[in-house]
Amino acid sequence: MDDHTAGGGRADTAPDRALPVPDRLLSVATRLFAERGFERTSVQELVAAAGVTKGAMYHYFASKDDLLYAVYQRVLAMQTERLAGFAAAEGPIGERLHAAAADVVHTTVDNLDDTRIFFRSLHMLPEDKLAAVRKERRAYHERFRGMIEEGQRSGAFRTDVPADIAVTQFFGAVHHLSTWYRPDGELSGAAVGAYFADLFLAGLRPPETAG
Amino acid sequence: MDDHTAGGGRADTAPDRALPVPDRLLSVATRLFAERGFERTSVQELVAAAGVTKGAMYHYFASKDDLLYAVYQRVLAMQTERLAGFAAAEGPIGERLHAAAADVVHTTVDNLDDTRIFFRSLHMLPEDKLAAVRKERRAYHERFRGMIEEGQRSGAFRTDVPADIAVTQFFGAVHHLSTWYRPDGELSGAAVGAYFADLFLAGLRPPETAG
Amino acid sequence: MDDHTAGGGRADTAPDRALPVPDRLLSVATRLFAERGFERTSVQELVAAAGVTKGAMYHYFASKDDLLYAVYQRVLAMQTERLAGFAAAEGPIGERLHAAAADVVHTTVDNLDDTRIFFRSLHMLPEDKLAAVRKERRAYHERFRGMIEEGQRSGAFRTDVPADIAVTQFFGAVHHLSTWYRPDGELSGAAVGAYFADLFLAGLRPPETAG
Amino acid sequence: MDDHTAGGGRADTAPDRALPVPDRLLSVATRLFAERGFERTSVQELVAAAGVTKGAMYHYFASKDDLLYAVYQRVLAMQTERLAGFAAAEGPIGERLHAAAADVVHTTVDNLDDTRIFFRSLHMLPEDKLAAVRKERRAYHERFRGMIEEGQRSGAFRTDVPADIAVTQFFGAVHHLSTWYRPDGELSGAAVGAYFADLFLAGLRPPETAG
DNA sequence: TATGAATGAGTGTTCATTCAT
DNA sequence: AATGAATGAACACTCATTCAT
Repeated sequence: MDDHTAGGGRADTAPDRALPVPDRLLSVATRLFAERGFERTSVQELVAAAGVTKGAMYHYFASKDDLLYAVYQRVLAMQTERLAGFAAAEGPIGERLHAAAADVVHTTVDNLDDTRIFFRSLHMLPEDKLAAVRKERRAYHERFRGMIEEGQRSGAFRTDVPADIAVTQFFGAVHHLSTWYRPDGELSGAAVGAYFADLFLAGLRPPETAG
Repeated sequence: MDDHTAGGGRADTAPDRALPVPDRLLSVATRLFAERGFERTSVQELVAAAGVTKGAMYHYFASKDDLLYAVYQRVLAMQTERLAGFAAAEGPIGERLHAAAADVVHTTVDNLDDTRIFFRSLHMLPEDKLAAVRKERRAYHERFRGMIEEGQRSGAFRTDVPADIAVTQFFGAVHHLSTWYRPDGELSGAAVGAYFADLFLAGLRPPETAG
Repeated sequence: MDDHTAGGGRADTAPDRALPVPDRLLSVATRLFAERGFERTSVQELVAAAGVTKGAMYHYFASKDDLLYAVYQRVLAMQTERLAGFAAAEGPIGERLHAAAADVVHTTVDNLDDTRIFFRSLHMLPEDKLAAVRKERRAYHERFRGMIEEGQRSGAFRTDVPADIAVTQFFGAVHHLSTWYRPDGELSGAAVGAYFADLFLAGLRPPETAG
Repeated sequence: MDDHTAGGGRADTAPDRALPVPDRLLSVATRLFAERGFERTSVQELVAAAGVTKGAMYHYFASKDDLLYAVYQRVLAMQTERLAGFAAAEGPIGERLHAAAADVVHTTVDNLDDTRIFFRSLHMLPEDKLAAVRKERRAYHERFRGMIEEGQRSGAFRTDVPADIAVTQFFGAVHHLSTWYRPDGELSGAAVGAYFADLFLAGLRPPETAG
């Protein structure tokens, strides 16, 4: 009845009818949660936009929360996989960290919806799922921190600032991207990635290089 | 039904009964919105915790949204005022920016509730109020950017990264504080502020100082 | 705050500020009750439109119901007085009834707001006030019926239809005026009055005149 | 809270539990709206009297307004159908109009609740639904007017009063029935119908028949 | 005569979820 | 694998009225 397709714009991306029902739901949920927020999106709107019935949704997902959780898992898996690549690569740590940093910005910008949901709706997850997401997130950050510590041990990075702080600062900036970055603006994701990585790496240079 | 004994979370901080009703509501709202999120806080809980009736709340605030907006205005006013101080101070731009950066971290950490609400619930504001908040926020960022540009003109800061990007990156990290900083942890607000400012300023050093 | 003056049009008839407060309230109430209906008009809107405070209203009227009742009383008094004039006049009963019938249509059309309220909101009155209004209304109808009976006795009107039925039928049509008559239409109140009176009187002619 | 035992008014006519939910709601709504008025009937009372839950009601009707609208549609359909019969019948126009007029009175008296709601609560409908009802109502009146014009053309009825006015006057009286007719009084619906039709038709006789 | 803060019961409506089929 | 009628608790908000001043 109510066809709330309107709203934030975006080319009426009706999900591919050929896609399996769970994927269709996941993709529609990602879009709607990002556009309207998790709590402003009703299950009714969701299933209508996905072209399935409520019953079908509850067949695949235990709850609306569960759908949100599934969205998170998809994002986390993707990010973790990419980072693993940079961590395991060859080359000077400075270059590898720069590449990893630029890449996380780039892929974040390519999946702004996911990020938007991530930081806006994380607190809507039930305690247990929240813990699971946080755990995986922490693992991701630790991998990143490991690279910084590697550079600190090798003398490439400053040691007067804890690696933790640097990681936190950097990801804070990354997460914040979804609140200001506009895909139709003049800055490409790669450009922002380069700038961010430059600033980040420059911040990590040992202070004595300035003397 | 209207249960006037507060109920929930944090050292049962019943707001000072002597405080005027609007202030009481504002302070309770800040706490509850931060604890449970805006959407998860019902008007009923709110007024119960503040020890007033719904009618009283709607006498002073037009809606639940309006209460959220009032919380925002209070934060924005405070932040804007502090920044103005640093911008107008004397001394080398590098030192003034370092001080301003450290201060914004420090005061953010001292008002984590506000920040948490800010970035979690901004999207729940109605369009018009959202625009007003964004406008004021932008003015704040521009003032900060002005300091960076001043340093770029004087040669103190690198010019190969836009001031905009630097501002955005820094505030991204600041906003993110509310998701990880714990007041009862080992890092003081001042310490985090110092680290953040160090990293930030180091990131802004002209690249040639490295050569 | 909310200045609902808009709505049904009508030249923003702000009531004369020089008028005594009770009259101002009465006149504003008549307009708003007719425009939006009794229950859709809040006391807040009412006092705002009248330019007084709630306290002032409750000083003069015991309740919102009471205000409605006062509106009724004003109308009833006016109608009763006019009818008395026609009943007591000289001349053939047919002519006097025709004049009275045309007049009630005319004055109804001149006070459409009152009529609209009368039939739309009568059921919102509390039992006791409702009874009072009905009683006065009945007295009015009986006076009208008296004129018909006078004509029946004198042989001017048919006797095969009860006078009651004729009165009821006629006033039904009169009350209904407020649902279709438009002051800016092509029919004047006097014209409608003449037509209605013609039909009414013709209906009352003794059937044998047709033979 | 959700109290499934009905509560109030009239020989506790609990609606047939076997009836489908929408019909049950419609029938209960008709009764309650007529008894207490639309505004004075809360959705809570309504569903309690119908023995269903609020959720069930909102499953079938979009709003309380929508329920009122559904009541209207049912009445309008019934009336329109009956009138069509008389308009299409054989015989002198005077007799057919008399029969139609008597019948509309009779069926109105048989469905007083519907009529009461019709004229008391029409103004509570939202603009768009109001327009739909008015449109159908107008069509009904025009059909009736068509019969009068037919008689005017054939010389059976007077032509010095517009057919429109006659229709309006007659239906005004019909609508008014719900405010005074009592089913337990001494007048049967058929009797009132006959009287009304007599008066109405007599009023339409050409004036020269009086000479 | 008038104010306006405060009351508190009540309103229509929403919505995630269940379950017989 | 999927339907859709039904649930029931919760929600934001309204409003006539009171009362200390």
